[in-house]
Amino acid sequence: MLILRVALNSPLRSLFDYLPPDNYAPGNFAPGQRLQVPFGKSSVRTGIIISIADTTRVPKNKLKKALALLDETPLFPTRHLKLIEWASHYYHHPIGDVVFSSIPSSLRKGKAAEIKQEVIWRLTTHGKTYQGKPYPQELSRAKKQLAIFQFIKQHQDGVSQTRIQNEFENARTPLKELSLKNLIEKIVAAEKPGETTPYQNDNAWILKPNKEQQNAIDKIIASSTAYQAFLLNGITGSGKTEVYLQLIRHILASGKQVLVLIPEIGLTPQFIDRIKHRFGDNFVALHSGLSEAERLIAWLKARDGTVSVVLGTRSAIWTPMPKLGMIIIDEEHDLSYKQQDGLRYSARDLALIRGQKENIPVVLGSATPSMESMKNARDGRYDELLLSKRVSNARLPDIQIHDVRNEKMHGAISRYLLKNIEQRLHKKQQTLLFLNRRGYAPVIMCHDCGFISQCPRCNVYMTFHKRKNRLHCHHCEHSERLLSACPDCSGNQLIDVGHGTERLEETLAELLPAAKILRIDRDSTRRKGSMQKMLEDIHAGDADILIGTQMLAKGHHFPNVTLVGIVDADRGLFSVDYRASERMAQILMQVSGRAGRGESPGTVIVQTHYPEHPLLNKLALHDYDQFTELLLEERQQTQLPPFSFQVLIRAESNQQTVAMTFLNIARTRLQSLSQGKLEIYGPVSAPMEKRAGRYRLQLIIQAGNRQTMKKILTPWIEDLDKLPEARKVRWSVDVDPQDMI
DNA sequence: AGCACGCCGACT
DNA sequence: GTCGGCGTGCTC
Repeated sequence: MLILRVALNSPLRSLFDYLPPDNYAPGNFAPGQRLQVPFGKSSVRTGIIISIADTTRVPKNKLKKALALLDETPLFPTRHLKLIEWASHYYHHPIGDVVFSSIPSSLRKGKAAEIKQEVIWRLTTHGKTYQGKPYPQELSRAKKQLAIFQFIKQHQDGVSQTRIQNEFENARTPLKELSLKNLIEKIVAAEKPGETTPYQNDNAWILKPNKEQQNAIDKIIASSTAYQAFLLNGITGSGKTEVYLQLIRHILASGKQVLVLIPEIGLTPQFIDRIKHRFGDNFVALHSGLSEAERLIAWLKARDGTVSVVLGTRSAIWTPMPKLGMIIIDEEHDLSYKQQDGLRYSARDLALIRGQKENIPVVLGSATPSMESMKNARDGRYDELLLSKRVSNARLPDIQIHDVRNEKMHGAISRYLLKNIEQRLHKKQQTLLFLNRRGYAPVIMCHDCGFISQCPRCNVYMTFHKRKNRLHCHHCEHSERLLSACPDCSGNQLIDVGHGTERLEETLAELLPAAKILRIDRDSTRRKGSMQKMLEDIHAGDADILIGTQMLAKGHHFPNVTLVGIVDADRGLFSVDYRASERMAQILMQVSGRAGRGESPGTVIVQTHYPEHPLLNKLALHDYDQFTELLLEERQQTQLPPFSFQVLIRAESNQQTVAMTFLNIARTRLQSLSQGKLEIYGPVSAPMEKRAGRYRLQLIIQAGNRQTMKKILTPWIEDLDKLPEARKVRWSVDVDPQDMI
């Protein structure tokens, strides 16, 4: 008996067994093909064959017959399906959801996996000779038809439907009408799928690499026939892109494909144009701006090997590529590689797994690598390649750690920083102010001595809940009353750390009424194109002070900015999120590498209550490696990632007790399963306690060993799925969470 | 997730 | 008398 084991486009964890549809030989089926199947009460769904078996545990009367086979050949090779299965297991996410979210949505809906042939319209013989009076009579009252008819008439060989639709809005109906009147007809252009544009071995566009770049290129190329991870650790401006381009050229010359991942913000039209210029038709970009049809075409071209270079953001990691020879991940530390809903995967981590499975090199590039990657390099799992010289020889800016203790503050701005801003105003230079808004509940700090209340049980800072006037630990259940005086120095200036960008903008507008202030954050750039407009304003000099969140740090160069202010370094150093200091450092390094011209590199002023903080001082010396050493030591002592592994279970409900009940049951079950091998924290409310009217709670699970954790969690999560309490909440699993929000 | 079944409230 | 509220259970 031939049984097809099928994953469905649904959040169900199990596979479903079907009998093959009529009129097929057993040899017609293979994993990776899509099927149409009846499911539940009369509904028809798209499924995908995961495996083929000859027995089933499903009783005969329940076993149904699939309706139709949608793909003659599988959507992707078994090797690619293995990556999908791996992700499903690793992230504890239903296989159907993984496989269907990894393919273009038109394929999800069951559409054919082929490049739609272009429809060309031309005049019929009748159309060509047609002379109505008044011309053309039948169309005298149909303005649009007439216009389209005349447009087509101008092109002897016919025009593509795409072109017509670009020219005229809603061209479909008029075209149909004209065709019914036998004035025009469509012909289907014979496209040649599977034809590869030969790679042009053109050296002209390659710059001559310097010694370090050449060394990196040579090393990577030397082991380009097997899996090896490389960490290309190069300061801003050291020419990582040029290294990538040379590597791509090399891999392409050996007839293979390259997958390049870049962060969301980096995939701007300008960047795509630059790559396009170098690789022409041999390249596709996968990004959110594509239409469904375009996305499918790009996906198919990559899958069929008709293009050699695929450039994309996070989701491009799922593109099947038959001749993949290398994966490059630019700015590997970037958070946009982690999906924050549904299947919470990390494209960077998947790239490494994919590299292992395909036995090809993976290149991770960054000026400020993540602690995970730095540890991997230190442990010898990655080969670290340094680029320490700036191509342009530009000087790095001066980073000043400014002590704001006891200084008079104008809101979040110290007198010293304000004075510096005023100086730039006079010189008609721009100032960039950074405010790290991450972390929603503020921390309480003593303005006199810098004391911050810490949880006695965990190594985290407690958050202040204004309503209850209490400090809460978000790691365990500990909470305490906020006293009116500092427990350390008895000072009574307890302040909540944290100003929003909006409040900062308000303060500055009052202090410097003549200055043109531009605020760039998620709120002010929500409208489409407004970011672009703001960037243009900045470059045109239509702004004196730029206030921004990390959005501004990525990928933009501001030559007229000569002063950067890190308004709130303490927020980065003492956040509820232990990763905040890593992020603050990354932003600091990025901006200091980007602001300023060659001649006047500029100044970075870092405001802090902790001027002696060792992490800050390493950064002031532009020493990210030393910073890493210190931070990794800290993480090791506290047994936080990357020295341990975390999984987060989140639950949301509009009744807090419902979410709490679910997580409590979950915890109890896990405790009996784990027998002390896992550490379980919670349930506690998430840092952002309430979102969209729903209470959010979470359970943090930590272990020193990934294998142990996975072994215990897999049956546990399957169990949770069956709990009646689970149906009453929205819950999700986040493996290797990147933030606790 | 869908979808249907099923048992209690305000209405053509 | 019925339309419809969303609780619960199942889907090969």
